[in-house]
Amino acid sequence: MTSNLDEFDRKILTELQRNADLPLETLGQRIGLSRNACWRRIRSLEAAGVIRARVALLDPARIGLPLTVFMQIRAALHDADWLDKFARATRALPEVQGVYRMSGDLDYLIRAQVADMADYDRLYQTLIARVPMGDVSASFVMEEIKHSTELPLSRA
Amino acid sequence: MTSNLDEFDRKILTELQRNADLPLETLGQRIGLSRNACWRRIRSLEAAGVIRARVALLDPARIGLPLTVFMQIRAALHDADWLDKFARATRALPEVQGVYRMSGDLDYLIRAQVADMADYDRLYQTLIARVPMGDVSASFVMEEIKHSTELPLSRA
DNA sequence: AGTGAAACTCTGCGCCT
DNA sequence: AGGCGCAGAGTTTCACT
Repeated sequence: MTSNLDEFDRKILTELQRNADLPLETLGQRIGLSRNACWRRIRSLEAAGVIRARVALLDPARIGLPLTVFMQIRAALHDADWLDKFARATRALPEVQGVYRMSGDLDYLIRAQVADMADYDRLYQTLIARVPMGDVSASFVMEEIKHSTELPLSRA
Repeated sequence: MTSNLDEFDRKILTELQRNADLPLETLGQRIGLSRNACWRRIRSLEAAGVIRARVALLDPARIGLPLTVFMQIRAALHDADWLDKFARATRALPEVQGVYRMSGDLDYLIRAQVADMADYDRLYQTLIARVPMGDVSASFVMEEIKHSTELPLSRA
């Protein structure tokens, strides 16, 4: 499912991951291609699904969600129905940024953005009310050393 | 540090988090404001740092990085100098998406996007070569149930 | 504060190399 | 394939409410 990207595609994607508002003219000059060539490449990268979306990234602290929490969850039951329920429940919770099924087949990891401890507790209560949980433990982020949506495009 | 956002700001941010390419005209109609009012609000939200950036989100699998790995790290030493070294090293590694200092003051969590196990091992080797690590354990993501950059704006 | 219109920039697509 | 250019869309500024 890996698309074949050449040097130009990689340069375009590198720039667009940093700033999606870059005018085609500027982008073209920066990577050594005409606006038009850039435009056509971007179109096909979007069509191929390499570029999934262009979005605005917000500062969690400035919208009242300064606390990042990771929850480690052990499934109550190990069947497809439980996973489906769990997936639906977490997808429906907007403060949940990521949900991952980890190696081991029984452990799940959730990353969520909340206002404070009380807000975390609300999230926790909501979650356990909707899906039976085997075991839940939470770790709170004291300091965000790095956080990026930029992916490297050296090889590909 | 929380900005005061009204109903309109919240609607604008909700839309822009989903699609930053939305024309001002459409955005205005959708939330019940003129293009111009929207534009000025967006400008001040950017100036206030609420909107941090507008970026293109890529599909990791399509650029050859289908494997997500979480690394749990215990610091070798517990001092400011070690943390500084660790922060610099991880920030310089482009496959590292997030680095978090967790409650407990000795544990760090890294999220990285790699090509495969061999690629992970390269990352691991690079990291331990640059910073002395107390203990490192890795968990691999088998299934990404949810992954979003969208933050909720109900209260704020 | 928000609105409307005008000026300007950028993009999207055709055509040519 | 890449580059040029125009028509239309989108953005920014201005004057007014």
